[in-house]
Amino acid sequence: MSNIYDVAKRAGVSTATVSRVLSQPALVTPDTRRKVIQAVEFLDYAPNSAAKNLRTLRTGNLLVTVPDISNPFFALILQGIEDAAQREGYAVLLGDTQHDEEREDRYALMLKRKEADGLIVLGHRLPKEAAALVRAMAPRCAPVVNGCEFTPRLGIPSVHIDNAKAAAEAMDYLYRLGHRHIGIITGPLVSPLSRDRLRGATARVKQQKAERDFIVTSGDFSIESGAVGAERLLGRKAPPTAIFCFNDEMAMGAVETAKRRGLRIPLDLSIVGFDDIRFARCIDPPLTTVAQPMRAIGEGTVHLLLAILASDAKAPESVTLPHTLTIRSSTAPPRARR
Amino acid sequence: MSNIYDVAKRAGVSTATVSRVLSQPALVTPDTRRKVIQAVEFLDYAPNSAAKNLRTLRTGNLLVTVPDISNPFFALILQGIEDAAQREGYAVLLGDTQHDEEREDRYALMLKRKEADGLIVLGHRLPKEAAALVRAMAPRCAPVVNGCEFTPRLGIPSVHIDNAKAAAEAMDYLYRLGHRHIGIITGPLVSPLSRDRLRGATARVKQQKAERDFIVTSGDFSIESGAVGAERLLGRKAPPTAIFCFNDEMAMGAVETAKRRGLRIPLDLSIVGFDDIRFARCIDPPLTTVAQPMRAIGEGTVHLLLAILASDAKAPESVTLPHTLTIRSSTAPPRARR
DNA sequence: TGCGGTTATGTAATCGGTTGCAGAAGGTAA
DNA sequence: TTACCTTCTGCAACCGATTACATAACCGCA
Repeated sequence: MSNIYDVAKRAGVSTATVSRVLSQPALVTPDTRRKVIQAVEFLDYAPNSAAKNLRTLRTGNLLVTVPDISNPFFALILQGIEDAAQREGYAVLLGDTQHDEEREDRYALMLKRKEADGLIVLGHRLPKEAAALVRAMAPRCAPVVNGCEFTPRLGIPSVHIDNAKAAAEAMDYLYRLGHRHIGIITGPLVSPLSRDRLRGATARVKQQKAERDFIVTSGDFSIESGAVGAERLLGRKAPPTAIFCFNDEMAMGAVETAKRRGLRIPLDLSIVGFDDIRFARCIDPPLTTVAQPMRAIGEGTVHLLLAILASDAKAPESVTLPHTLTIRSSTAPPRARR
Repeated sequence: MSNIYDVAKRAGVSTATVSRVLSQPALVTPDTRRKVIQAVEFLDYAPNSAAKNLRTLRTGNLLVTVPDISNPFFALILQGIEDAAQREGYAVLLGDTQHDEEREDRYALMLKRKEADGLIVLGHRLPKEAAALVRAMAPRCAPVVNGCEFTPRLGIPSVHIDNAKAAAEAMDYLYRLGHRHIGIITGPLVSPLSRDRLRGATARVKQQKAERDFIVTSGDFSIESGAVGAERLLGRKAPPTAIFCFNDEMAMGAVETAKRRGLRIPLDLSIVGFDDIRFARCIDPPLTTVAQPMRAIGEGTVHLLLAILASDAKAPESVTLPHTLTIRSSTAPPRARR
């Protein structure tokens, strides 16, 4: 491969001029510019990015840590991130943490080694190194943002929906249908996102004075854990007539369990999911769910991060995006009101 | 941030020694090593990767271009890639091309700028720059590999299943069930993967002497295109009793169409998918499909690529991984044999 | 005591760009 | 013609690591 010296020699100019032609062409005479461009093309030259990064102290990379890319919810957010990043001239370094704290930490180290200019965290934990960075840069804002989770105490801005409100709306919808016995399958309660949803749902339950007919169990967002959770709920003496799952995959698991137990959906049991992944409408019956704007969340995190990188100002505000309760056919009034 | 000079000064040694402590500790006296490590910890030092990359002429990054991450099939392959890469000490640069040739080219440029040590292409096209690199390095092997598609004429190794054989097996299964009128919804026929499957299926049709009862239509791997394709097939005077879709999402679309038309699956219509994505068993009825080892394909591409990077030898052999026809409940004998 | 051999450390060149500063060239006005 | 300004280009320092080579220190043995 040829380098900038080869190009300079061939064009009969200095490396400085070559560099300018490539990054600030307006500073160079059209004549010189042409000579340089010819040399560049002849030699098939492309500037070495390591050298550029070293000199400019930036990389043009954004590091994204995601708990699990094979989860369609995260995949769509990631797609939004990738798309926005690429539009803004950045590349995406992908870290699939598989919910493993050690891996999260390992990826965050890449920030310290300057392999990326900023970090987008999609999980609920802030890795050690990232937290250290946030502390070290305070009161200035570290190039770290979060997607999905809203956790003011981490001190980093985020893009998310109003999880409490969304959950409350879903509950409200079930109550309006006439349900009273409602079960919930939450995600892992270590994540603020799940806690927010549970808080929103619980508030609505209290308002309805239905605490005694409200059952909560936890899953891990997998289809299997949804199936198991539904088993727990439906095996009770007084089983719920509706189950609200904190993501669509657990809802699919719940549907599976319900069918295996001979329950008809939505006749005998209503099920509500969360996220509205692409497959929510493909299951039978099509799933009622709370839709999140996944791509927009992803794009939002990129813009937040770039805003931080562009200015030395204070942290930009977190962004709350709208959700939509999407009603399909997995919900109906309970069969026998009590 | 502190650099290697700060560390050297604080430890009272030269930068060479610091560098050695960090990368070849055995060369350094335990005493000196301790001093250096203390300084590193005190200063919270991490080596700048741009500088390292510049000097060593490698980056530790693998670039992966994928046509669409929100497709669970690719997401799983990507997960396999990410996992293997990270185990081997590499990071993944993600390029979602959205099937756009221009974007593919743009990402391939990153190779030329040395932003990554190698490229894993998951689509069926070899971007211009990558092709140029392959040509330029011949007869040595360029650090470019392919996943899923097997295209000997591109001259790069790949990891894939035997698509022709897999499709033949699926057809065979339908014929054995007693079907004779069979429709196929292929993926885009520009991709060798689809052509291989079609070739395998067609061979089996000929063997069965059922050419006259065989209908082919094309989709683009989306749910919608599956629905549309099924509409075309089922709208015919003599509609097929079984439809074989070249991926699971189109199969889901086909199921949707069939149901809308009042057909019972598998009683009135059998449907076979391809890939066995996570949601194949969640639809109603659970989908019979050809399972691909997605994670293993991803891991395989990484190992192939690292083999090329490690040796100056000739290209390693392509790898064919096993598939499995996974029979669930979307297939059954046709209702009325003719 | 002196010599060859081994091991630990330092010196300085190097990777390939970018950019502040200086100087040259050309233009305009007095 | 001279003074001054603007525009274009080149020089060379710099970013922060790695590593070939030189040197110093230490060992054992004759």
